[in-house]
Amino acid sequence: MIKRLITSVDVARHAGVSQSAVSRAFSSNASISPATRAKVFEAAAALNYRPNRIPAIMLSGRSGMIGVVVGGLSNPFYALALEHLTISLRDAGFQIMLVHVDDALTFDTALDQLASYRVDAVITALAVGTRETARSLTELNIPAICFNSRIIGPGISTILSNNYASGSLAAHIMQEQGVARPVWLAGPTRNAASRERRRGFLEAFSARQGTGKIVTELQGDDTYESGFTAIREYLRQDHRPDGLFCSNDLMACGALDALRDHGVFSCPEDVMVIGYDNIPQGAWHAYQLTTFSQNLAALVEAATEILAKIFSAPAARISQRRVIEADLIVRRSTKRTAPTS
Amino acid sequence: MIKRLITSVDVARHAGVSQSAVSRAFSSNASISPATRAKVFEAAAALNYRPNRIPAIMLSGRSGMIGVVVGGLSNPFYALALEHLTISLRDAGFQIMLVHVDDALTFDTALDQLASYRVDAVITALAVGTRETARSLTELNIPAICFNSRIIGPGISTILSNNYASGSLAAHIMQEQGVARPVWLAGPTRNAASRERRRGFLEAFSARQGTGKIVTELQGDDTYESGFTAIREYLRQDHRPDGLFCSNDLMACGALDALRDHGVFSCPEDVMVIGYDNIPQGAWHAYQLTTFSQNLAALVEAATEILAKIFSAPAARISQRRVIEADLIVRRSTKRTAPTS
DNA sequence: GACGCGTTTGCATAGCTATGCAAACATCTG
DNA sequence: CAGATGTTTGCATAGCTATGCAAACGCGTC
Repeated sequence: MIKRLITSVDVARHAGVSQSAVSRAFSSNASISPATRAKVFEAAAALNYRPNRIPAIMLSGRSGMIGVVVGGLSNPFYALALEHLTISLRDAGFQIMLVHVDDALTFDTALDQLASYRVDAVITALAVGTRETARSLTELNIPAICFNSRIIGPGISTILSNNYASGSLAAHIMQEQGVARPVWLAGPTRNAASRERRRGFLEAFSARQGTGKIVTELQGDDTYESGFTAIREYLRQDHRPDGLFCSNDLMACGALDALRDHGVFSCPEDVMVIGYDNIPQGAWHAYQLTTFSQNLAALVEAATEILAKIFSAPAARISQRRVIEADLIVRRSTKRTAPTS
Repeated sequence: MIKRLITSVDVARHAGVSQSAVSRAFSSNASISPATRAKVFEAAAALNYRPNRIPAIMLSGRSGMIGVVVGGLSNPFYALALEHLTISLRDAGFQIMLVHVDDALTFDTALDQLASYRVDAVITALAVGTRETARSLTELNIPAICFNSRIIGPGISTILSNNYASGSLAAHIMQEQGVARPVWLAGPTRNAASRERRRGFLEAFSARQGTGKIVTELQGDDTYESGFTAIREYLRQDHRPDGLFCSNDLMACGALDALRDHGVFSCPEDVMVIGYDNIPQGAWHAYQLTTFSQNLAALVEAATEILAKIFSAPAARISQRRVIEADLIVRRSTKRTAPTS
């Protein structure tokens, strides 16, 4: 704490070389003789010296840190996304400054904090993205990459999963299996990805069946509990859905449990269920949920590619847009054993 | 990027004041007149200036960053722990530098990286803690706090859940309900917390029943899959356990699914299951798992308290040790409806 | 207006490393 | 051995803000 940390000057003195030599010893492609480097390393080990990146930040203007803004790690999908991102950024040589945004901390404040530490870029993995968010990000003047959020602006790149197409595909699968009473279980309305999935699902149904409104829409908030109660209440009202598309897997798991608890229906015989995200829990034997896999490896790879482009470009405000196809993972929840006519 | 960022000097010039005035305007308890501050803020807004914390780090020796080392965010417990920690540290005014440790990145390398950014402290939330880990942390010379890891050393503090007591309690509950063929499903042997839970469980059983070995021990690795296969194989060998204590909830969920799939047994009528961690999935209707809740709020509060102590002490190497009691959460998986004699 | 006191402002500097440049050194060639 | 070429080393400095100190200022009192 108070006791001053060992500096390169201390090491230099101890090794009988100049401070520059110490600096060069720790930089990989610097002009320094093996002998000197050895002497420096020895002295460094003796003094327990650790290189200090802070001054280098000031000189180079690069901090090597990427600000990552997250919300809701209680959703396993986001937790896994963060894990992938952390590993990938680390392998690319970046450090991660993590900020959690919730009611107590506005997005703006989070960005201010990240900016004051001079992060080289900001990556947001938030379900919601408002117009305000976009404005803040643009003003920030730091390159930004947004996952699953339709934020557009100079210096802002976006990586999306193909939500609309997935919604359509879910509808087609249900139509093939003769689903007549489809239900859409929505996430929060602020969630742009959820809105797109809905649009794909609904439009595919009305295209086939005419303009009449066929799909019942229920409202959830992306949590397990909301999925459970939404479906429980719906069943209590003696509704008999035969196809359920949920905006995410957590709600789909809740829905499956509500179906099981209700007892009258069973999945997949009477009702098929499709989710979104491919969280590990969906693969658990109690659920065996058919779902769309957001290819995390691909999403994260796209992010690192954009980062590379950002840092190779001189001063341009890169603004890429990548769409990653989601893969359908078929499991038991859509394996109709006997068709209900 | 290349274009230089706005500095306090730029703002000073634009506002017609000195650079010191700009600095003081952004520091809350500094001697500056409201009028000057207003002028500075106006100029700062016009130029889109953001204060720069990097030089302050050099001057004060405090970075305001806490290094957080995690592994396995695929376990919801660790994901939630990280979320709590992130919020708590942020509220305490710290930034978080997140590092993920796995096979590709050794703990030592992670610590080196954190040290080079001069984090004020390191918090590890890893299941495993070896002697090597302890040595690295001690040599690091940065205050450290370890969750659920029996690492001891100067400057290293530990926050543990009372694993031994919980193991005992699990055994007592089973004994009260007349469990005769208890099974322990272990986590990885490197997991110290798992070893303690086992010890409590086994010792409580042998204390009551004499010295004979009553508890069957199965080996898992803290994942859902390992719990599932361990129990499936055990049942396939025609074993008939009536009490199962799992080292964590993920394995317990897997075990419950294996029981359900097998079909002969049912929980809780024939076999009771107890887990550890209280992950949200354990509360899902498909599982309704009785478990020990590691009070995350309390764990994290303890961490911030220790941090406060560390930073208030002048140069002492604080070495605290806190044990947080785990609360038993009783759910259906232990609600024996008809006693099996 | 002179004086005193509290407030505000600017000056100058510290904090630590990376790097351009020039000097010193090593190595090789004819 | 002179000279040329390549390598290694040290010097000096830049990078940006917070803060101690002294100067300047504002205000009230006699």
